Amino acid sequence: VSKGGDVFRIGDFSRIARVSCRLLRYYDEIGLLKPAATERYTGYRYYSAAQLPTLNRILVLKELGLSLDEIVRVMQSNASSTDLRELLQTRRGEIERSLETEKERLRQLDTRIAQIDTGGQLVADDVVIRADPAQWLLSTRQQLPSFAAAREVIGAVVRLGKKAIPADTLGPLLAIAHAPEFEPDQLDVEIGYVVHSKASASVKDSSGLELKLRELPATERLATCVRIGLPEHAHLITGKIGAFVEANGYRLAGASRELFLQPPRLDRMAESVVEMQFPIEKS
Amino acid sequence: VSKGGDVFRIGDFSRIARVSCRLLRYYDEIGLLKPAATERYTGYRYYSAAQLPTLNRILVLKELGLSLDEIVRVMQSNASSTDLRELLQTRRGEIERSLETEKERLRQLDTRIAQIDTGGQLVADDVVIRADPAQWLLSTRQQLPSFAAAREVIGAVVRLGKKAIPADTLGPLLAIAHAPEFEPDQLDVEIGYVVHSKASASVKDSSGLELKLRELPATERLATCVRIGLPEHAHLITGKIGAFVEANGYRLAGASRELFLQPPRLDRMAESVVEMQFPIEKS
DNA sequence: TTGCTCCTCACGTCACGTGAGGTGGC
DNA sequence: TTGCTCCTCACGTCACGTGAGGTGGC
Repeated sequence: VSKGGDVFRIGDFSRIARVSCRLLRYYDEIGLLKPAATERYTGYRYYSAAQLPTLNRILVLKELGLSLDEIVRVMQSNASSTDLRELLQTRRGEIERSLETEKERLRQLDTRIAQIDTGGQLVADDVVIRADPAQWLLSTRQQLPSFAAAREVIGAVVRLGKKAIPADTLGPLLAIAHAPEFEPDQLDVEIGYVVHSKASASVKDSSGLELKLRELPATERLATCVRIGLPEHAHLITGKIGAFVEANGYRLAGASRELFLQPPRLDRMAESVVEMQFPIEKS
Repeated sequence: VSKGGDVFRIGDFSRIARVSCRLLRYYDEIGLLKPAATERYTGYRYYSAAQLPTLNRILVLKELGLSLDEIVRVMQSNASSTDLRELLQTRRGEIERSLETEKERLRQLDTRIAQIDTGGQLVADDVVIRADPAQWLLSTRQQLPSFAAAREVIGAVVRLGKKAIPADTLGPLLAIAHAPEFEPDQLDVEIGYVVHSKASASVKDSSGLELKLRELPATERLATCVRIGLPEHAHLITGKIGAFVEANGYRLAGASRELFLQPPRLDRMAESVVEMQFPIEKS
């Protein structure tokens, strides 16, 4: 039932279009490109010449990064250019974002390679960069003369939190170092609990300690590093992070934070599991 | 058998490291990060505090785009910085290449979106860009006064090819338009067969027609489009390709070619399946 | 009759996410 | 006793590549 020279078996069609037979069978299977005819009993697929531009259109859309699912929709909607435009716009955004992250990867790779070449050792190879969503915080901010005083406040906050904050909204303890310069006898710290809902605007204890609700804004980039030990020794890690941040083309952007990943135990502060968090931005 | 506060069950460890339990189990399974201890009968996994920086190192390498297989090797070779350097260098190259192709995608997306916005119609949406490897060609180059004369030469080349070139090295017929400007009465065309091995340096027939072997150099970028019809009507498609090439920031770079994807039949030239090939480069 | 082309399963890919179904410790 | 956490399968993902095993037309 050949119609002359313009009907091809799958092998010829695949050679002409420079794709594999498997690809053609797969596109048939998912309904993306059905052969012009299929022989009932042998199952042989026959493609027409008119299907060549169709296949090429598909390949072009694939090259642009659309998924086969999306291409199926585009082809079915009979080239509804509004739909197509929308898909292409979405893809555009995706590609732009991926370009940014790839560039950042490249920078990081370069600094790591440079580190190997100079020191032979990797610096801060356990520093993880990530984003942080906005969170609610029940906290108190105080000027304190010493770490001992800070530890007192932590103790009071922990006791108050356990009593006054419902267990299902109680998140981890967070300490924020507001002082831009590090002065161990002039601490400006905020200590409080992350809470999962805005239940209470404020909680107080009998001694006058008050935790007020505030929103901790989202952070786009946070250089984080987990350490175990006394929170007041955290500054030991600051140099490491600083070097890392600078080497990767960032700079510090805001108050650094310490997040208690395990509930703090006042009798075992030296075993605290604390995540150091440094907001950063491109410099 | 707890050793104090520095041993974690999988749930705690996953929360601290901000990864999923499934990920930890998977890394255990593939030998990337075994728990410090596993209880024999329950199968419970116990992680030590010292494994936190190890896990973060893994996550950093993953962020850089290494595969888990590669990370396993890096971690096993005890930070052999030579191996690591090599891996990172390889990755660097991959990322640079992928950046280039992504940028090109972006350009193409932009032109397609612009096309939708202006014309509402897609222009040349079946033009495929690809690379072409170097090939061997047994061909003759001639100045001809008309398409009829060119068709004569094609016929002679086909007959000669069938007779004098072994079937297993005989590739498709190729025509190259060497004249930079298109003049239907002043054709400068090269006609010949792609051959898969350098068997013979030249073949002749009794009339004096001679096909000489030469290398067709590789082409990095080729804008291609398959059409069915008389080869001499190919110029009808040239405008379309030209618009496409210009809109995408390319320019023509070399003689255009017509590749016969199906063996040409002199009695049915109007059914020829021909791939138009236009070497291009970024402009 | 012998190649050649076609066919239909079915597994493998990569790094997990997501249930299903079941068990131990407070 | 009831939740909670842990466990081990096992399937699904995306777009095919790669055999295995078998059948029709020249």
